[in-house]
Amino acid sequence: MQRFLGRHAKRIDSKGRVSIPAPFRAILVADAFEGLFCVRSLFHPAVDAGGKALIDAIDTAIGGYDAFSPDHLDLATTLLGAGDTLTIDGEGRIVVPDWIRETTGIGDEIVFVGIGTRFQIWAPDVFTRREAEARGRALQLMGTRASSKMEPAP
Amino acid sequence: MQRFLGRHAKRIDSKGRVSIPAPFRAILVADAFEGLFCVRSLFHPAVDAGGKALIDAIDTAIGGYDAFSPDHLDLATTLLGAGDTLTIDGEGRIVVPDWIRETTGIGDEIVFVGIGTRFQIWAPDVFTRREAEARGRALQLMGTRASSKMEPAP
DNA sequence: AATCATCCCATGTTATCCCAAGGTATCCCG
DNA sequence: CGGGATACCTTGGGATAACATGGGATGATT
Repeated sequence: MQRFLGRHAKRIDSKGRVSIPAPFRAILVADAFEGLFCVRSLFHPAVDAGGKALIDAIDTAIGGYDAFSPDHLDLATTLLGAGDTLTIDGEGRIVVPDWIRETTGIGDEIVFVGIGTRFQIWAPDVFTRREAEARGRALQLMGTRASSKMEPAP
Repeated sequence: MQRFLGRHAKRIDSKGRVSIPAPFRAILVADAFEGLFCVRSLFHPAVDAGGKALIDAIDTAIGGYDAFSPDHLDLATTLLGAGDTLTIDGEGRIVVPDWIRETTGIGDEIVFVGIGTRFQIWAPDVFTRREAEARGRALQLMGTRASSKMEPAP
């Protein structure tokens, strides 16, 4: 299975459009999924986006509960109620809706970050801070004692 | 399969009419279901609405009980008997009946929230509070806690 | 007869589609 | 290894269609 990888910064035009990075787009069409599924990220001021794989993950999370149970409602409200399917135009662009601008703080610049089965959408400055935090936590999780003073050569 | 998702705020006109969001309408017609089935939501001051998929979900929820048992009667009375099928006019609008206004507190503004097989109808301010609650509970259900205090830039 | 609900038409706004062109990376060939 | 041509990616603007919304006319109901 193909994975979303890397980071891509783009500009949003005057009509609110931005092109999805070509590598990401290639994965979406391979999934045979029209459009781009987006949902507010659970832990950060960002948006999770993807295709069929992302929807399947949400279905799995929700499917374990009875349709009229409180737990089902909480999950569906958070994962589906805060979601959206954006249409992709002939040039591979989406229009960034207002709710994405509000939850992420995106103005006219945007960053796409691949995280494997899906990718995230961030405001550039917010992501810069997030990246530093993620790196610090990743180091802890990997159990590395930052062994040494290895620095790039000056 | 298509699902109801996303959040759509609309205004109710002086005659009590409001247009069903176009994405939701498209799903209803794909269902080959005329009209909009509505029923008071079980746990919240909201209304559950949908087409054939909603009725099927209710059937499934009820189906686990013997057809003549008291439990079955209670559920059927609450989920089917209390329901109302609203007619949709040529422009895709419904007329919001009084019982919906009374149970939800809706005045002249309304929010449609997609939750998969059905969608909910809320008064905007009530839903704002509900959404925060649902998100908190969803985070617990997903077994994690929000680590970061990062907020979008102003 | 009056009220309410449904249907029909009209309009402003928004979003979607379509066409066109500049820039950039890639590939091929010398 | 270097230069050039090609194809893809990205960006821009204008035309078109869909949507949401408002008001008026018709017919049923009480």
